[in-house]
Amino acid sequence: MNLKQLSDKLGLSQTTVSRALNGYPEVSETTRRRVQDAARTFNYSPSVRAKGLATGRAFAIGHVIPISTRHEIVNPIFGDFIAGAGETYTKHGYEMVLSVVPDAEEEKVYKSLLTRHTVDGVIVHGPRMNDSRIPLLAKLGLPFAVHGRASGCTLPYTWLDVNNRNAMERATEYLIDLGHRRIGLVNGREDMDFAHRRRDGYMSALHAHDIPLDPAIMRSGEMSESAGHRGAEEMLALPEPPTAIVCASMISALGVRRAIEERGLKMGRDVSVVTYDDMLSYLRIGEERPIFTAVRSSVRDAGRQLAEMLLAAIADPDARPQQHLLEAELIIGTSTGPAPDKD
Amino acid sequence: MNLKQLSDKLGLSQTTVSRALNGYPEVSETTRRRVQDAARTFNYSPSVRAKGLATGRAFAIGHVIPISTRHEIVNPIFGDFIAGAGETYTKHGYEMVLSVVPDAEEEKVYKSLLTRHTVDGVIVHGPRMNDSRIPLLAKLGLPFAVHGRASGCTLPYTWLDVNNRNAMERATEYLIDLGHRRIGLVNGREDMDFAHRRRDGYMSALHAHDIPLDPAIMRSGEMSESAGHRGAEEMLALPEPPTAIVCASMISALGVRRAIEERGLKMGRDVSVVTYDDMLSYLRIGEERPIFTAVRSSVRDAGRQLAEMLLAAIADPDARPQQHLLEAELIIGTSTGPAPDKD
DNA sequence: GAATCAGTCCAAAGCGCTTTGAGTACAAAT
DNA sequence: ATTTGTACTCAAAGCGCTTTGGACTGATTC
Repeated sequence: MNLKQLSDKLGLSQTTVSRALNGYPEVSETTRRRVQDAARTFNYSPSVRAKGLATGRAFAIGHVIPISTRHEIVNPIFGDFIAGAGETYTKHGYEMVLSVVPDAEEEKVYKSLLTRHTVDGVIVHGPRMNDSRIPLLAKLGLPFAVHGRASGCTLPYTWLDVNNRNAMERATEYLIDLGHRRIGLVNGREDMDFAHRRRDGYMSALHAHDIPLDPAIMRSGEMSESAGHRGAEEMLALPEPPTAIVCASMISALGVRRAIEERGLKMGRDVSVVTYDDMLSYLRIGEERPIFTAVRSSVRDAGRQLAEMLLAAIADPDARPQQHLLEAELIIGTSTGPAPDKD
Repeated sequence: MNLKQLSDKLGLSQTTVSRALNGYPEVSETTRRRVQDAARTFNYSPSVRAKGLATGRAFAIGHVIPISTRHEIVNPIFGDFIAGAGETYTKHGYEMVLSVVPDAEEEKVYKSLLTRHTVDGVIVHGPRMNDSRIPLLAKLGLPFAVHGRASGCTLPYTWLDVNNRNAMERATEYLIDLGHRRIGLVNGREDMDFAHRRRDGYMSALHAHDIPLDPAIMRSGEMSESAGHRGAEEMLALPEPPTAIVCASMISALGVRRAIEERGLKMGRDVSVVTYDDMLSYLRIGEERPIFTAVRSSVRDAGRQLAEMLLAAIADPDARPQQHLLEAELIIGTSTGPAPDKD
């Protein structure tokens, strides 16, 4: 059933039917009602392709998911982010188009999405320091919104980020207040902007309390369970191991915990752990009384909001780009305790 | 730059340019070369919308991601599956369209994807027992491929599944061979087909060795860390706790492990654990020497293959639907050991 | 009675591509 | 010299929608 058939059936022109369905005022309420009813009973809905061709819009948003070529890791937060963004798109009648791309080819994909008119805008995931995608997209004129920020980008753009620096500063400070002086860091890849900011927060807290930095207990890398494990394991094997560890993700924290326990130590007593927590649906650990002390912020909410911001930017291209900085919440769990006495 | 502009620039007709680019034989090699070069230098690529309208195809595959309305959980395997499928799509010039949908509305979404011509086919995720989506899609005539199977569906359809029954049977048998007789099960939601099959495998192994079933040590539910923890915790609190636990997912296994250790027990010595493992990229636990004894099969590979199967089905609608049954591999880790002596 | 004006509705152009059905040029075969 | 064949190329229709620029009512105003 297409528009022509429907309008024939109704004895109206295609114009009128189209207008009735799209809420234009030139159609009487009675006609509109009649058209809408008919559309429902004949199960008519316009072809997105044809609509897109006629309007020049795609009614779709692209998500380019980078896969780090070296580690082949899909960011685990991705599922939850998508779930949030998807809600927004559905609400506004948009589709979500996904491209999974080795990070080297990302720019090519953006260009192709634009020239092929597949999407009306894109969400940029995992911004890096001085991310080249941002000036590129701005130059291309493809509307975009960034999940995170890219330090070093001067031009204004739409983004939503958690205050990573602040979050990690508070996390670290909490440990310092508990008496810890030797605090390790298990961070994400530090070419990623968020990881850089998290490290900044960690360093700034140490600095404020005159605790010297020690590169021996600062790790960065892929946020996988095994990377977290390896990082913690190496630190704990040092002659002067940390009494506490700050961790950039829940997944790594699981590895950190494993390393602690493999040494026969107890998390929260011998070694304290604070982690950043994206509140992934399948990882809510210890729902009732949280295990991990964590700074948390829902990545799903972020998805919902950022999608909304992008749609707004598309609807009004001349508006000033919106920016949102979310504050993470510090939740006390059982993974932290006072620093053990020196022996 | 569109086709008309490009052909004007070349002094050729649109037909010729189109044919040259699409590999039709009616164009001389020299012309084709010339056209291709021009397309590259002018950065031309055809509008997917217009192409779709003209050909009646969308060059896109839909993935409908169900979100269980009660638990709001996004399946964690999802990211890796998508990564695999995405590779295939990119290779074949297809787009991936995602709809995140509360499971009650799934059927509506399939219909809408069809009538709006958004996709050429869909991947069905998370099939349930007697899943109504399969007959629905068959009736609608929308090509589809199922990740998993739906027991009770008689009509032939394209699917790719792991031999869940066999995998869990072997997992359970391995524990029995180690001398365990009291073996618990932490399963997924048993309205899900895969979970049903996994339980079957577990039961069949017990049955073959004349071990009675005990519902007190059989749990099912969402495959989250906390659900796994709760399940194991309750079992271990029983007067006659299990000496081993079979677990339907790595994420639950993490919870199971936590429950074991919270009781001051040691996994692999006091309580053995075998888990099903989807080989998620961020969860490869203990890369070197695996921690968990597991039956494993890569969900990413599954994505790659199933996408390939669906594209084949779309290319040749009359072909007999393909089916693939993958066998999982049993990997011995340190989470299992001989049954402890009775005291 | 002519002019104005909402209130409705329509025909047709156009979005950018594919594809049908022909047409042209030139070499080879009759 | 005419036919046949081969290698190219093209004009135009059509995919299903939106949207422009009228056109037709009947009521209101001058």
